[in-house]
Amino acid sequence: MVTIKQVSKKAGVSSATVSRVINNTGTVKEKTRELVMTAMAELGYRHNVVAASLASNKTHTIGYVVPELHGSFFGAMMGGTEQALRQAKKHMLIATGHSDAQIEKEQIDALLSRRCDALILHVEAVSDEYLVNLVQQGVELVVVNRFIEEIGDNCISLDNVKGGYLASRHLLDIGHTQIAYIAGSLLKADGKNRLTGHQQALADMGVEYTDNLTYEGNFQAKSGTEGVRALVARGAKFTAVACANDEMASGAMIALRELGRRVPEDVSVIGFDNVDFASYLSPGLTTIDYPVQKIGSMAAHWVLERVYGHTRHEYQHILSPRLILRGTTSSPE
Amino acid sequence: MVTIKQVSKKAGVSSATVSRVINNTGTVKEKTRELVMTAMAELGYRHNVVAASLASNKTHTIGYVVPELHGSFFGAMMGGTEQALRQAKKHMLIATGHSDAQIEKEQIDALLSRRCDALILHVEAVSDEYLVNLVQQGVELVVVNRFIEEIGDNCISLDNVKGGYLASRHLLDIGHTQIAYIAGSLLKADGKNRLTGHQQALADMGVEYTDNLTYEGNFQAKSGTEGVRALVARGAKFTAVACANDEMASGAMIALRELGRRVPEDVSVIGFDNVDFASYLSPGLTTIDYPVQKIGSMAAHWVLERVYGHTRHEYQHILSPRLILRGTTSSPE
DNA sequence: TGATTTTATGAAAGCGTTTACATAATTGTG
DNA sequence: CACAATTATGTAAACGCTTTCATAAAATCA
Repeated sequence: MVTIKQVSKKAGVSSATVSRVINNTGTVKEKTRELVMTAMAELGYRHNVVAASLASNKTHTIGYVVPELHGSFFGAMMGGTEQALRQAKKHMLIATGHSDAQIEKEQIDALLSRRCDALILHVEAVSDEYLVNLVQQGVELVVVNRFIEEIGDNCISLDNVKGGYLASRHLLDIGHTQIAYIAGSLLKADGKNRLTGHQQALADMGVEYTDNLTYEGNFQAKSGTEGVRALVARGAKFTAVACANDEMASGAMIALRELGRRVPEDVSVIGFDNVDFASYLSPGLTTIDYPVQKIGSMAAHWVLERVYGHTRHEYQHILSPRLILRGTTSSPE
Repeated sequence: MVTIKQVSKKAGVSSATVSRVINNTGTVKEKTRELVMTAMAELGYRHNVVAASLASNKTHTIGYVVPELHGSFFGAMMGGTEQALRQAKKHMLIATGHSDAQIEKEQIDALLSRRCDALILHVEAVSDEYLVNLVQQGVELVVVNRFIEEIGDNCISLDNVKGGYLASRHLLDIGHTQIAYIAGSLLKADGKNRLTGHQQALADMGVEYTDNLTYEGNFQAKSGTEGVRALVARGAKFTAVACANDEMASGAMIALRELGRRVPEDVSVIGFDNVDFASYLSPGLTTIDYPVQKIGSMAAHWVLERVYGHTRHEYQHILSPRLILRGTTSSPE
């Protein structure tokens, strides 16, 4: 590998000057710059970012922890981030936490050892306290899809309560009163908050909430199918079913069809997230939009502004979900 | 930041010894190891991987280039890779090439500048020659989802011709002879090869191929919808439609429904890829499985074996697709 | 033109590790 | 117990940059 030193020799300048032209720092005469450039080209020089990082104490790398890589949710989020970071020539070092506190910590640790300039974390198992602690230790990090009061400034999240509210409110508005709810895991904040929103909507419209109409799933399609079956089996009567995500909604639709109930004529269905396949279902799934790509890009902007001192970027800390009307909801007969 | 030097002082040993315990190299007495360990713990030492990388000329980082991050395809692939790499404590530096030769090259360059130990590339725009060249320069890389003869050893791909064949052969086997084909972009190798497979199947079964029954889409759902509309508009008669991917198949199903044609009673539909939402559609989409996660993990094993000298890992260079039977295909009436 | 400011360059000290190589301590052998 | 073999540790030179500080060259000014 050819080094800056060899280039400097060939160009007849010092290595400091070569460094200056590489980084566009300091001042260097146009003529010298050209000298250096041709020397680099002729020798096939490739900048060694590792050495540069050590010397400058900046890696231009963002550590990214997500629970999983498969599925379309995190890809969309990271895509949003990547787009914003690419222009700034930053890179992403990606790790998965598998919703396991132990693994999440190890990954955060590993990314810190690699001297990432900042971290973007979607972590689910690690405690609030742990994250607060990191921030207090001076670790530059932004927590996405999770809100922690003490470090609210470092969080970018969706108002899940509002989303849950919007979904059920829509069903109520078009006339449903018997609304089944297939919740996500109630151990997760999203799952809990979306259910809370559902309950608030019912309360607002004077409809009594009953556990009998609620089923706790696990965010996977299959649990949507099971949820509908279980609800029917326990004799629950409903004209609509709200689901805590699109996967479960799609699972629910499958079960409803099996039972000979048409969507939306007999039963309305609403999902949550607006993942890309929601529009491929037929009828297209009415759902709540989770602006996940936007969250990803805001996380990037947060980092760009706070860590790299780029000119003020815009970002909000709590985003609003909105209703996406498609074909799976209609007024009850 | 506390350094190895400070630890060594506190533990009363040399920094070489500290390095040894960190890396588990050389020999160090159990007692000394403990001394060092406690010193590290007390000082809150965090290993500086950047410095280590510079000194050892190994970054334990794999550069990964994919066209995009959104959608479920690349997430699944990277997930396969990540799983295999995590155990080996390697990390992934991710970049997107956007199917643009210029960008792809820049990204490859950037990853090389960061001294990635190896690259995993899903690149679409850059020429075969360019990649062959990199390999000849000694760059450790594996090309996924693309086959280049000269560097076949560095490629892991799917037999797309066979996949296209399997799909149409299935339709033929159950009695269809009027089979429309919605191709992916024919500028891309996958698109071309899958169509070739389709044509081979027809030939094998003595059915004549006609351009009139073929529509060139772009792998996006909408082009599936447009494809069906265009075929019908040009008066094509068909009892089945084979699509070059699942998105287009889902789009095709939407168009068919609009036209009042039932799936599969009136028209059978088959997709390609077996992306995760294929099973959420109803009826479930019959398709060709693209073992994308497996490809991701094989790429990881290739790297582990070839670059890090881990004990022999298994991987094949050309994987076989297989038929996934669900509900969108049936014999014509 | 000489003094002064500004611009351009170089020398050299890090940055925090790893890793030959040398040496010291320990263990084993006859 | 002396000597060899083995095991454990230390010394110090890289690794390839960045960056401060000093100095030289060029530009500006009076």
